[in-house]
Amino acid sequence: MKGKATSFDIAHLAGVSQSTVSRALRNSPLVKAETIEKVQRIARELNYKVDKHASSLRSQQSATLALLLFEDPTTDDSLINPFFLSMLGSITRACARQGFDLLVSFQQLSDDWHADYEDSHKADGIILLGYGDDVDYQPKLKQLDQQGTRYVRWGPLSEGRGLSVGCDNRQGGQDASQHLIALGRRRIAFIGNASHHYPEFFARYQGYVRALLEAGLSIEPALQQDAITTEQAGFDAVTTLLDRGTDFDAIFAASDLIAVGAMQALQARGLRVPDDVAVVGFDDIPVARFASPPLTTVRQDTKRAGEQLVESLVRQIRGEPVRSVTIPTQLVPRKSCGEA
Amino acid sequence: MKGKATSFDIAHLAGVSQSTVSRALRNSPLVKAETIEKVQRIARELNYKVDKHASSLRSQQSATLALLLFEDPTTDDSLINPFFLSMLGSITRACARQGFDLLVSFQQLSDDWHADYEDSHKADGIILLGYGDDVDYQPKLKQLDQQGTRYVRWGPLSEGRGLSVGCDNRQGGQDASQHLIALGRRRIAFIGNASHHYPEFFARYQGYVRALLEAGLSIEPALQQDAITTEQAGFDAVTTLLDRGTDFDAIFAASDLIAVGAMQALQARGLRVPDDVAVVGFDDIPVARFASPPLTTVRQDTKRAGEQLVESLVRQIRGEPVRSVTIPTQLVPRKSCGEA
DNA sequence: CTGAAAGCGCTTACAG
DNA sequence: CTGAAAGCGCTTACAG
Repeated sequence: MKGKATSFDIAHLAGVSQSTVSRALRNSPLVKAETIEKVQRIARELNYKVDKHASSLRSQQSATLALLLFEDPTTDDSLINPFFLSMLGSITRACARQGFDLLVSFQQLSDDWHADYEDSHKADGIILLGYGDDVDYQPKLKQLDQQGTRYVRWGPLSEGRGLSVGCDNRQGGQDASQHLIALGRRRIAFIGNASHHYPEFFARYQGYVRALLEAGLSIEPALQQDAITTEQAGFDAVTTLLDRGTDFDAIFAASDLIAVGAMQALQARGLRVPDDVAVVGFDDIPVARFASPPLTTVRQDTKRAGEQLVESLVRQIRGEPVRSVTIPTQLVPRKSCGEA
Repeated sequence: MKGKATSFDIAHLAGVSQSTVSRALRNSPLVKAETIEKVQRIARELNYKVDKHASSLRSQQSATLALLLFEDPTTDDSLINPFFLSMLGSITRACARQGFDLLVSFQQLSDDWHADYEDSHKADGIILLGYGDDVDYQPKLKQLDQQGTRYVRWGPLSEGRGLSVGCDNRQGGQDASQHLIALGRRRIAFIGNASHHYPEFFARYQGYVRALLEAGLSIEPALQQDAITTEQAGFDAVTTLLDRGTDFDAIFAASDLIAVGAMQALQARGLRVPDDVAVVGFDDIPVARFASPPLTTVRQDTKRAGEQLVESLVRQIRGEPVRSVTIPTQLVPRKSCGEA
């Protein structure tokens, strides 16, 4: 047998038609059980695999999802938020389980990624995962909607924009802040962008605001300092706060990366965590547990999130009813707030 | 126009044949410049994209690479060594630059991944990236070789086994150990598996041995403690060493994950890093810089490595001459050894 | 339960 | 420089 075997080769060997081979390989109930068995045995012997392109071309579906990861600004060529990376594992596994392949691509938010994958039939649908200015993001989503592209996005609900899967950021932010308050902290800084440009961070900030107000504390603008989600930004933000002479006894960082950078900045200035300043992060990335001190944080369940993203997209592709989903978060107390 | 536009639609609008459209879209020198221009303009207007499956089926190449990531034993469903993840970024970018799509899949080393992607024409070649027992790995590689599958593997040269790209682990291990010796450390523990089951770790160990012997130090078996590449394994290994009463003033950990876990274990026992025990890791994963104290380590250039993996595989696919590549490492001194 | 036939949307010899 | 035609390897009505 030269070259790869085809369904015709199997048909010949099995003494049936190629149509029957095609049906048998997909366990069609139309085919007699013993025919299925014979065909599949021969296929196995020939190490035959259905040609992906031929079957996709004919059936007009590729059994492939595309994952678009983007991050703007990208601090470094290869630095991707570990939070997204940890979702990647869960997404690939969920895809495999559903019988889909996964195409992965990293992009700048600023790139022209909004077409291509579905138009060229490379993928049946797109998973969008990333961090960047929502004001730049929305027009791209709008274009996807207009094109009728099937996609699901990690992030908060966004009115009039397709399907999303996201965490309850507001509740998570409130839990984190209440935790600090319960431990007796009163001057709690929020490190992270708090505007509609970064809706997830903004929701966490809103949770923070709500917790403080409920505890009878006032909201001081001086205690909020912008930072994108990198260690460097966290380091810089805390340094700025300290240079400015702002007084605080706790930090709620909008992400673990920020928190890790923040702890570094505190320790570089000789401040002790948690004795002088307690720190809470958000995400529970793998580093959090091994930071020094181990970081109290708000866990986003990446396993469940990845599975949900894939499931929502696949259901959408199949034409089944779908709706956006919000996943609860969970506070994980560690030593950075003083727990044992 | 209902449904997606095809090359026939463009042909009709441009007043040329479909063959000419196909050529024009790929900038064939056979086609008159103005025809190319007209065809491409119309294609753009229609938001036309070449159907990936049709073109792949006809041309018998998919312009897609498959990345197989595996890790055994997998400690956690979603925990993947950040070192591999950071290569992922570089690999996707290199693929895009070369005009290839990238299919990503996570597998257990124990899974049956050794076929499928190329057989079903999903990918033109495979990039293998992972960590696991080499004794389990080799038979799979052998099978790939026998099938004539085009692949490239991250790791050391392996006689009679296809193409590889890897770091100079022995030299890296030697550099790390010499660094500790130069700082006056004399009782240096090696944490990591040091057998042919884990050739990369073993090469690092050999570098360690060489450095010690060159410095006139003896190799004490009690100073070597097995660990796979997880924080937990590093933590456990150091705990074992301490429980056993082994005396040491430095640790060379076979990976950063091990090193981070090791530092945790030391600090949990009240030992100071670097005062009591200096620590060097391997990889320079993002965490290393933000560990406490920041971790001295041997950097593997993941950007270059990813690019090289893609380039080697693409050249192999194109039938160009290729050979395995070894990339140099670089010592990155940080505070875990006492540097400023 | 099975087969003959059409056709998915391209690329690429072949002919001019 | 361009066109008519074949064919990549499947899936799926259609007919029996």
